[in-house]
Amino acid sequence: MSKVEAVENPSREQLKRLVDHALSSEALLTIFACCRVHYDGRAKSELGSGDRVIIVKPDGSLLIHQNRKREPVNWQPPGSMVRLELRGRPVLVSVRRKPRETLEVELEEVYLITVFHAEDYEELALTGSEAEMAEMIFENPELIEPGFRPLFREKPIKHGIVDILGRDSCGNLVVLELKRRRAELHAVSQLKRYVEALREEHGEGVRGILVAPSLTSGAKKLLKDENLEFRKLEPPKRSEKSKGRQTTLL
Amino acid sequence: MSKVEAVENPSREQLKRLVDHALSSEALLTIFACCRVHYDGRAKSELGSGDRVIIVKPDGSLLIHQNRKREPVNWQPPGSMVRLELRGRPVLVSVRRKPRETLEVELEEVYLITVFHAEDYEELALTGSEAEMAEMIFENPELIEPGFRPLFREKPIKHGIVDILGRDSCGNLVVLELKRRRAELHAVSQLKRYVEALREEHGEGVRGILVAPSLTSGAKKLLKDENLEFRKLEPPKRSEKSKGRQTTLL
DNA sequence: TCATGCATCTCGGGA
DNA sequence: TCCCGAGGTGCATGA
Repeated sequence: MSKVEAVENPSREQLKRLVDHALSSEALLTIFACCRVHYDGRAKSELGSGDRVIIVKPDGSLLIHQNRKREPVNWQPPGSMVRLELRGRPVLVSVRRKPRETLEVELEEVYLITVFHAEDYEELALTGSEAEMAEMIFENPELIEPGFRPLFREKPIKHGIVDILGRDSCGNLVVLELKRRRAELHAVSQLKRYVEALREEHGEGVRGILVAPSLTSGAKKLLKDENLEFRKLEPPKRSEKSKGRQTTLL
Repeated sequence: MSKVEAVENPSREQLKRLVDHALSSEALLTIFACCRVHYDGRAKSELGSGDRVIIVKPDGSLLIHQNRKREPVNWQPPGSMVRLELRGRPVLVSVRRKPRETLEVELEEVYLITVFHAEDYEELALTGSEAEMAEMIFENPELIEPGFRPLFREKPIKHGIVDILGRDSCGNLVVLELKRRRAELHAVSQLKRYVEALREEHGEGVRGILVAPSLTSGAKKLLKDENLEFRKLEPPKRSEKSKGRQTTLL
């Protein structure tokens, strides 16, 4: 059997048959069509007639792409239930429960429909994440400062979850907030929330350090006003992404 | 001319010709293929061999979709430059400048390639946004409390930008932080940042109110600890989305 | 260009 | 399930 079945300008019957076939066989369905879209759920939207690419994945995800931008103009997340209804026009209906959301795609003209029996057993291996910054700091605490000892990772405290909690050489509690990219105001607010929660519990000997490759102007100002600290650190790009443990090397 | 051109199992020459045709004619290119993907830029990733749908939009956006999830496994944002190189294998290369990012899609087997001359002049009309909550409050300030007077929208202050700044019947400054959905810790931190910045400037007579349909448990606790307030309010879903001004009605 | 904050954010992890 | 925070977040808006 072929990986892809494609039919140009399908009749209503062909359309119905191919959509049902794709949905029942866990295939990836793609429709190139002129359509209108109606969405109601967490928000509500209308999209007038135009040419779009519609993708329905076997996990229930539904994407509607216009010819611009990275983001779909409309969508439905995984777990949604989709079916093709033959009303006056064929309508692709997708329903999500919890929260209740419905998406209706009025198919005004279908140029091409494809059914793709995609086999894919690979997962993305990504490096340069915040999690890897944390690993690096645990392996090499002096990257923060001499005598720094990291103690907890992702530690829940009163108001939130601290990235890294440790102690400095003077015995102060030290909170690290890590950012893999330039840190913004938001990151400073986060750090401040953690520091204040820990001070309430442990007294004044609590320091907060924002660890990131750089700071925005506003973040720098707020950090200074709040007597919080900054340590410049880039996220590492590991050459071979050893998913599990990795020996300290470097 | 037809809206869609599709070729199954294209030869290298057909592939090259169709890709170049799509890129030069501002068409939407879709490739159903078995491929490997290599990305390096803000982070770095590798994706092993598998069947995916690859979309290249005329604005330079590039999407690679696996058969699960709403998100593309790899992508390139609008403005990227793409070309097909015939090395040992055909490779789709996309480069973005600022920040420098490169994406290479090694095409191991192409099952189908389509070129879609999509015409679309419509934009999404969406209702239920935070912006509409703000409009609603300006039209009906007593939704917050009797005597509330909204004065500024999106007002830059020392550390950030306040959603709505106004005064209550006692002459206190009032900061509103709006959320269109259940408010989390993050929202309370934001509000606290604004309130503290304004207190530093204007003294103690500053109140902070979080306006949202609901609160998470943690947000509620922090709000209480910080003596900030909560007003329950749902974002409105306007029945006719009048894009421009709308007469106060209701 | 940078900075700031929303988003039908999505997604994963933990309790 | 909810809560929390990361993300190659994307994206619009304003300075």
